[in-house]
Amino acid sequence: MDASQTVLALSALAHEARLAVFRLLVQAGTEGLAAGVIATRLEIAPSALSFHLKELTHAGLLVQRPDGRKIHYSASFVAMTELIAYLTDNCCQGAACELNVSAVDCC
Amino acid sequence: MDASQTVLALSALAHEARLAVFRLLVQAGTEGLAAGVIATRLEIAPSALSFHLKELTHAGLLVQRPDGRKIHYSASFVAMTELIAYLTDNCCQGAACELNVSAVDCC
DNA sequence: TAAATGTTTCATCATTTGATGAAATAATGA
DNA sequence: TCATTATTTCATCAAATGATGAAACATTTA
Repeated sequence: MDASQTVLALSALAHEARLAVFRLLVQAGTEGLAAGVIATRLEIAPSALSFHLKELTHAGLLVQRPDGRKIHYSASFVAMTELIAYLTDNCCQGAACELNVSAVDCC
Repeated sequence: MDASQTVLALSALAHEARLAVFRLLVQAGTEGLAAGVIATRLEIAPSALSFHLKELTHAGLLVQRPDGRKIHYSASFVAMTELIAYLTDNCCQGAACELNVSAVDCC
């Protein structure tokens, strides 16, 4: 994960609706949810949601999976972990620091 | 940490210069660095840096400490930890998930 | 007190971002 | 095939963001 990729991911998350979508999908786990389900749960207009899903996907935070005429989206736990690792990289130059990034590994 | 506070923090970090400042300060530890030192290290114009430091501070990610005519900035490790916790909250609904947010506790 | 140093504020301007609703696209089922 | 469902694309417009350099402000040193 480099700086510009991280900025892309942070920009994607730095929006109320997109943050809600991401968190919903983090909680939904690897199965993910169809776009329509996300739209209903979060009360977001379809075109707006599509725009936000594209942003998050483009940033590498979500992955798509076709399912009939539905499209399932799920959180990329690898991207989430890498983002956290980039933010906390070499914290305090490793000195007297209990940060344990390697423990952040999900599903 | 609520949604709008998190969006504020993510927005603050979602900029190449500010992300570099934050990471530099995360690595610098609790001592922090004077604004001028940050400007020199990252080659950012003073007025631009001041703007970015204000953004990060307003978002709660940095704390200021006056030191003569200098101002030292340091990363808020509490804010960093809370941000990560918010992003990873209830990951996979806790099922079969090795995520250990409580381990993210620095300095 | 005057000069130097460190940082912030301000005004201007260009660019990016996001909401909206209508229309288009794609896949399924009658 | 035709209608229905699920999602995306598009055009328009308003608002937010960020770069820049000059000026202002505050603190220390001579």
